[in-house]
Amino acid sequence: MAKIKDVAKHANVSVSTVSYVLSGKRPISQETRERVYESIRALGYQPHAGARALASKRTNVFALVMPLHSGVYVPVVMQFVSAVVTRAREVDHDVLILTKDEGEEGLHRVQERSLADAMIVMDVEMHDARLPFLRTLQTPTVLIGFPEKADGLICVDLDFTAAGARCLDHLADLGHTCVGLIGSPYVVYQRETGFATRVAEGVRNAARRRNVRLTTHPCDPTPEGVRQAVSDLLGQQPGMTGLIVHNEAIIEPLLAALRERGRQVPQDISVVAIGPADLARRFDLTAVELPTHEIGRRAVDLAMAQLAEATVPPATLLEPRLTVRGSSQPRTSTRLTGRPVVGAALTKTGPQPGLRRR
Amino acid sequence: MAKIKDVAKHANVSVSTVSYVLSGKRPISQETRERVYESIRALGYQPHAGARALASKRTNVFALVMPLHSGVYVPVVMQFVSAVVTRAREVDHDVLILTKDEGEEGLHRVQERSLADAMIVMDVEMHDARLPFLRTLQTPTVLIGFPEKADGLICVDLDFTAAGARCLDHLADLGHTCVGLIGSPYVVYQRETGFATRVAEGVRNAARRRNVRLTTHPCDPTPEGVRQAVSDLLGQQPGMTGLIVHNEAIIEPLLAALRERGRQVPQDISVVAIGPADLARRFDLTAVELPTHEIGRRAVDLAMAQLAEATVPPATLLEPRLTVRGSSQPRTSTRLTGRPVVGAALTKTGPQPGLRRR
DNA sequence: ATGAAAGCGCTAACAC
DNA sequence: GTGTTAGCGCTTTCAT
Repeated sequence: MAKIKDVAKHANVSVSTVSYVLSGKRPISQETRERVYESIRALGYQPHAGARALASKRTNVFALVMPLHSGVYVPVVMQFVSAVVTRAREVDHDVLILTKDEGEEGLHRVQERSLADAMIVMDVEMHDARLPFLRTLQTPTVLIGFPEKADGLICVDLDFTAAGARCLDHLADLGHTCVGLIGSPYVVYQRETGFATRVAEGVRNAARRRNVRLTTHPCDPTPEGVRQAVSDLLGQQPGMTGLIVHNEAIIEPLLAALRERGRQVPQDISVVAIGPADLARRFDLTAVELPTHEIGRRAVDLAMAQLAEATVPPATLLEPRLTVRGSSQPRTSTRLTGRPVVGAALTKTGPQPGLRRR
Repeated sequence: MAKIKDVAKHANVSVSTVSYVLSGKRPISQETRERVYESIRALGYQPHAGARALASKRTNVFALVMPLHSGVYVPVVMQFVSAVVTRAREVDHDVLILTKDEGEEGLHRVQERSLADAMIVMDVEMHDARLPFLRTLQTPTVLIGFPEKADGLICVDLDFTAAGARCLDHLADLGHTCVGLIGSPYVVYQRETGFATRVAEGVRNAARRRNVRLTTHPCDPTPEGVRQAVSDLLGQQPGMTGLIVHNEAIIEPLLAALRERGRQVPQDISVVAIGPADLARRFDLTAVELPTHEIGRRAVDLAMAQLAEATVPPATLLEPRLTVRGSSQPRTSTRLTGRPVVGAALTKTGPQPGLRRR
């Protein structure tokens, strides 16, 4: 394995020159720089990570805490991981993973052993037990998610409150006046995961503002849970013509359950989702998409900014973007019951050529 | 941050003594050892990872290459990750993640920068393009999966060939003589992912041996794909009474499709799955379970063994274990058609109290 | 059973 | 614009 000394010899310069060529921390003449790069390539040189960390106090590694417990929707977690790793590599960093259940100890170890330059913590809950500890960390930290009290912490997330409002506004704009919200499993609310609570809040406020009748239901990710939720919603509000779904795991069974109950989407009922883009696309759903890639990227950038001593905004709330697809349409004329209205509307709004599908 | 020098001072010993207490590489008197541990705790000392790596040539880090491309069933990937991380922590190692699409470059970087002591590579394909490169790696490496030619490589996986055979034997033992195999999406076979090919092979051989009529179908993870596969299978073999499913993503729609076609499980058709335990349990399926936890654990242990200079077996094939649940039963008396046989059989084999369900 | 001290391979003063 | 060299915090000879 080539060392910096070998490169220096090969390029006929000193080791510091090689080091400075690599770090760019002092001007090097075009000529020597090229010569050095040439030698680096020739020898396949890569700096020893440990030595570098020891000398520079930088590991070029991020620690990423990921949740593994049930209740989280795994594909989304993976999207975050993927986004963080990808961005990290773009800025020449690697990613060390910790599982959430290592708890504070994992974070502590990473800090004390200088295993990473910064931490990125996923799945932060409203009243996360780790918050006090996170505030005491010396290592720069970025939270993906938003606790109730975020003071002293750097957070990034989709603005779920705005997302909820955006969904309801979309339906209200289309003339819907009676809307249901199907949310996360009950346990998620109990854990007070930020996004679930916030979406509900955003939807509720918007409903009040827009004078829309609203009913809300948590929903377990099982066929029974879905049927239950649909029954409840339609039972309480037979005239409901709009539905907001914030639960990735139940999109498919939900659509099936509606079909079973004789409600066609979007003719009888308009559906708006909050979730990952691929799901929304697959089911042709109007949706506020969870920008996992953007969030992961921002998290890395916020970490880098802290490492660069820049002043970083404590809160980064990404504005929701709603993409209109085939699952929502203006409210049709019927009023009192759910009897399907067929005909023109159906023809007009069925799957059309040119619609994006996965 | 406390350093080894601080600990030494605090315990009134030399730094080398502290180091040896930690590594156990030379005998230390009970007394001083306790004193040193006391100081370590008092100061919250943790050795600096970089310094340690530099001096000892050990990072206490594993690199884990994970796939992110479509076609892999994400929850299973996560189970592997979880298993590897958990086991790694048990032997005081951390895990650095690389994505598969970093390719050889990522592995090369990890090796040259001395970022990790060993690599664990998931999702290895039959004719994986990385194989030649993997063979040249100096860093100890363990593959999760099994390429066609595994010489010079350390691999661990479920014995998928045996698993396929085990499933068919189970059905044959129950008297089924006409069986279908629903496998992975077509693209997976094209990629020649090891497990897909091997299961098919194992099932095919066993069918020949047991004199069972067999038809095989790849299956895309879409409702249409499933319906297509079921139609094909039942169409080609109307008397089919057994089904082997090796495709996590389609279990649910498959069961639904069978129901739609009027085939009850297990009365009309016995279903055996190969897949993660939680899925099998959720649908009460007789199954050969994918021992993700065990595989991840073994991968780590194989890596550790290599680091300890032990001679390790090049191939570790985990024996399939079949768990019988409610989805399979002896073939009933009917012969020619799929007309359901109800009555005694139904009562006897429907969900019973005491059946494990998720 | 314990200490002293020579590196490990790099970065970043400090020189010029 | 480039070179020299003192550390960074450990591990591990070599001594005793």
